[in-house]
Order: sequence, then C-alpha cells, then structure tokens
Amino acid sequence: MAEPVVAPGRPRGGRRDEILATFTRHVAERGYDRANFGDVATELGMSKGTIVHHFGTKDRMLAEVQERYMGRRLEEAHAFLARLPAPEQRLAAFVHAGVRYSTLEPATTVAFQREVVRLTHEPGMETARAQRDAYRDLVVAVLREGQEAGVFVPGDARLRSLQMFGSLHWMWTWFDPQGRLPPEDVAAEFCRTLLRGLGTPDELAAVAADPHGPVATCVAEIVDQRATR
Amino acid sequence: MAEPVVAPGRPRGGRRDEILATFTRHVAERGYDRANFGDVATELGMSKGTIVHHFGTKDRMLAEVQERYMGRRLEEAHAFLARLPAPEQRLAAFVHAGVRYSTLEPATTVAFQREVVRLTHEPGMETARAQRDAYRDLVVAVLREGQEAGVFVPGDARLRSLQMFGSLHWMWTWFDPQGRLPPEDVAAEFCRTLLRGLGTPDELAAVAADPHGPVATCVAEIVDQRATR
DNA sequence: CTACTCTGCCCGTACGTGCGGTCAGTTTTC
DNA sequence: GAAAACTGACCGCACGTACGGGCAGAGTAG
Repeated sequence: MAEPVVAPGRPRGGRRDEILATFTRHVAERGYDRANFGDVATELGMSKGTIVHHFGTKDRMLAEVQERYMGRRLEEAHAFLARLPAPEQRLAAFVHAGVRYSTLEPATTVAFQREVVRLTHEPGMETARAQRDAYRDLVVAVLREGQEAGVFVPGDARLRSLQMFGSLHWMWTWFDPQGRLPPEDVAAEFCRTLLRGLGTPDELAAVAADPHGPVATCVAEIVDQRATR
Repeated sequence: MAEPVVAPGRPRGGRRDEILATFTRHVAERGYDRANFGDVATELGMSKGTIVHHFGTKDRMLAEVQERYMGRRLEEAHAFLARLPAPEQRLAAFVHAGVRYSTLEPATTVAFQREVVRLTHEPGMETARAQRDAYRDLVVAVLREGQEAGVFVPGDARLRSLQMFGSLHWMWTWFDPQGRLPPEDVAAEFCRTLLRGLGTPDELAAVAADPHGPVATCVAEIVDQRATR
C-alpha cells in the first residue's frame, strides 16, 4: 500500500537510491520491458523482495525515475532562465543543458528518453507527464518571446519546440558519452543550426552557441552544481 | 469473421502479408516487447502455430518488417534524387518524404521508428542496419554536396544529418495522422527551419519547402505510387 | 476417371521459462 | 520493543515456440 515514506531519522535513501540507480541503468541499457527485478537484485547482492519492499511495483519505480529526472531539469531550467534574459540565449541554454545531461548523467537521460512515451498514456505517470508538459511549455514560451522580440522569424512555436526536442531526445540512439565527439561540439552545432534556422542574427547566435560563451558557461555551472550535490 | 477474402488468383503472400501487417500495427501501438503472437493470431482468427509456421521466430518477423520498410524508403530516395538535382531540393525531399510516410503508412513508420535501436546491436538485423546506414549516407552526401556548392554553410554534415533525423524520427511520439495538424504543414515548417539553419538563401528554401512546390509534388508522386501498387 | 502421393498451409496443444508480485519470518536500527 | 530493512521460497501467468497431425489441391500413374 502506501510507500515507505523514506524513514525517520535515517540517512536519505541509503540502499534505496542505489536500487533506483541500478534499475535506471538497466532501463537505459535494455529498455523498461527487458529490465527486471532479478537482475538488479543480483547485481546489488540483495533479494528481489527488498526491491519490492522499497518500491512496490515496477511501474512506480519507473515513475519515480521519470519524476526525479524531470524535477531536476525543471529546477535547472528555472535557474538559467532567471539568469539569461534574451530569448536566443534562453533557447540556446535549453540545447546546451540537454546535451550536457547526456554526458553528466547518461543512464538517467537515456532511461528517460527511451521511455518518455509511457508518460503520455500510462496511468500512474500523471506527475511526470505534468512536469514534462511544463518543461515543454517553457520552451514554447521562449520561442514566442523571441518572435515578439523580433529575434525569431514568425512561425509555429509548438511545432518548432517539437523539432528541437526531437533532435535532443533522439541523441540516445547515437551519442556515446565515452566517444571521441565532445558534447560541447554537438551542442554548439545544434545551437547554430537551430538559431540560424529561426532567423536569429549571426552575431547573437554565435555568442549563444559558443561552447565557452556566457550561455554555455551559465548552464554548466547550474547543471554541474545540482548533479554533484 | 469472413474478412480474410484473399481473393482468387493468389495474391502475393496471402495470409502471410496479413500477419505481417497486423504484427506491425501491434508493434506500432505497444512496442515490440509487448506485441505477441497470441493477440495477432486471435485478431486474425488463426492459430499461433500458423504465425510460427510462416516466420519462425519473433525476431525474424521484426527484421522482415524493418527490411521491407527500409527497402521501400531506399527505392523512393533513389527515385527522387534522380529527379531533383539541387542539394536544397534533395534535402527538402527527404523531409517531405519522412513526414509523408507518417500519414501514408503510419503503422509501419511508427513500428520502424520505435524499434530502430534494435538494428544497431541485435543479431539478425544486419541487412536492415546496412539499409539504414545507406539511407543516412545518402543524406550526408547531400549535405556535403550542398556545402561544396555553397548553398549550405560549412559544418559537420554527419551531425546535421543526426539533428535532422532526430526531428523526423521523434514524430511518432507526438504526431497524430488523424489529427487536425496537416502533415504538409509539419514538413513545410521543418524544411524552412532546417534549410534556413543551413544557410540556404530564402528564395531557394521557400520553393523547396512549399507544400505545393515542385519538391513536395515530386515526392508525393513517388511515394504514393509505391504505396498503392 | 480413379486412386494415390506429395506438399504447403494451417491448427491445437503442451512445454519450458522468465518474471512480477506475495508472504511469513528474521535481522537490523533507533 | 517497534518499525523498518531484508530474505528466500513460492505462486500464477503470459509468452515463445516445438511438435504432431489435418486438410485441400496439384501432380501422376493405372
């Protein structure tokens, strides 16, 4: 029934976080359907029952992964939006952040991206879905701001947000965090093409896309800080 | 119950194609892991054994779905590349075609896009993977041509192809073929943003993106013809 | 024409396995 | 000592697929 509620006077999570992390990695590697309690338990040297004890059902475990992920991303987004005023900088920040997450927390990111679809229709995913929608709305708002400010060409903001999210969410199928291709290069190239595509003047776009520019730096500070705390 | 029909004169495949189509739809709706022989058999009013008789294993059935899909896409691609000389037209054609397929054969397209990842590592998928790589190489080649012709700004062609494929392959998560949003609008918006992002002069981009322009028309003819034969 | 055989679909069942989840009980922690 | 953490045995079920056989039509011999 009602889940463990953390525990009183207990160091945050303990074994629980460990389980969630391992489960997340398995989801990232094999997908939700092929990830199973047995393998996770074996890898952590514990019993299947322990996992059930902590999370109840597999569905709930996935829901928690998604909610934590989206929770962090929303916090970050609000943080860099507060620091970056210009629409083209804000949009670039979303791209830099999206790419950075792929290397900083590859497992969580891939797990999320593989299984996003589930939060559209699956029951028990309402919270995560609401978070996802809120995140997307932030991007749409930025796109509209940009159009009103004349820094983006007029067009369908929602469609553009989907075009952008597609590029980022698809990364899990080809991007290798251990590979030769630096994530900053990916972010920079994506930013350049996207901003130019939206009609942003070259000078502004160049600054926003620059891997060592103010936007990328700002995002890096925020994201890295949250990840290591 | 009497739906099989099949008709005299022996249509190619007979029941076999029917099985494959139903299986494809199930994969599109639930994903490969949750699609199963039992449901397909029940829906077609046949036994599970029949499916096994025709395809052997589930893996092989998926492989055949992917191979057929990529086979058709490759044929189409070669067809419109032969008719369209300019790089910006060729690139736009890939976008128009990608979107058009989502409405013309939604099940096959979604099934493919959901399960593309499998053809990277899964054994038995070598053929489909080779086809996929060939298709991607066609796009990369067009991007390079465009740079040499000065119609695209210099940059990483492979990265750009991935950015573009991301937008298209992600469509299955949000695009509804039955919905209000016309696919031509999606294609046009994607083309505009992409081509502008690559630095294509506005006049050329406008023609290539136009849903009633020569590129979209050419693609429509080729794709529709193949689908209905 | 008849009878026989061969062959490609197709059926129904049964089996093995993997997995999510239960439960009763033990150990650990505060 | 109460609550939480953990265990290991167990259940039920869903699913892939192996298997043995049925049936209808085509080819063939008499």
